[in-house]
Amino acid sequence: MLTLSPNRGGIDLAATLGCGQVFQWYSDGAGGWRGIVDGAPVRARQEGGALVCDSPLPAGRIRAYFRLDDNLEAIYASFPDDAQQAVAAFRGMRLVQQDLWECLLSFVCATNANIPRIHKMIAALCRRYGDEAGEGLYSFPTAASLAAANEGDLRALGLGYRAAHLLAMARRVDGGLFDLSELTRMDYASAHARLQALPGVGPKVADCVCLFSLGHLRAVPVDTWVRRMVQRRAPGLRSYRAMAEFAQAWLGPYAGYAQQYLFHYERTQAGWGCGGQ
DNA sequence: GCCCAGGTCAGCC
DNA sequence: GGCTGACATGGG
Repeated sequence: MLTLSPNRGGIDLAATLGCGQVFQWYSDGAGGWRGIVDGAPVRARQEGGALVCDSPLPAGRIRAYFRLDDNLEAIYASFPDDAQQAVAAFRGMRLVQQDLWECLLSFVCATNANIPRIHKMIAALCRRYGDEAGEGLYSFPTAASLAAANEGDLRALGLGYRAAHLLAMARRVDGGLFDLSELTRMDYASAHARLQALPGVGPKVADCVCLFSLGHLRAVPVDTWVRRMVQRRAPGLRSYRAMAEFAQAWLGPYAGYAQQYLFHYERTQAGWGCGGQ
């Protein structure tokens, strides 16, 4: 059992795991969560300001996954005033640093789907192509296991048009035609551009991977929720690039962090205006 | 039934 | 470069 103390700002585990950045964690309804990191089962709960984990993984790996070394108080201080209401609602919510391959496929699945449906698609994918990891959990499928599938099987899981993208991506990665590891050595702009060479990956999915896996904390995925927030403040903007750049200027150096608070607040609190404008 | 969803793509201009 | 409609399917 590991007891981990976060850097300033504490942790809100329910918000962290339920805010739509990661899709394979399950709540027991009593504050406990179970999920998989690096293929290993993890049980997690918060006790006061600390994170308590039961897992075979070393503490350092858990700290990195939950970004426990981020100084949330310093990050909050960089946000504009109109993000503070969302901060107050989810103080302690942390971005996670999730596996690159899992993140990539998850957000390709997420295109034009709502969050409950994304959970279902990914659960089905893991059950069918992942490995049993104990406690009823299945690991995220490897590129090799997906590359051996066929499109009909994937469509049968309810993936729709996403099936072809996942299959093509798995075959390119498994066949060595696309090197995921090089992304981790790139700066934000290079990684964002390179990711879009993959089928089913446009600027929004690329930004999700940059933010939730590669740690580029100023990346702002402009989805339908973020677009509405941006256009409320800058009605003339149309292109993805323009809206993302506006959001980065508006939200500051940790724009991706701020974006996640606003996104979660907009979706769950039916908030309208977020304290500003 | 309807509209919408953490969009992307091909086919146009 | 920007705009439009198709894409599969389920949630609310």
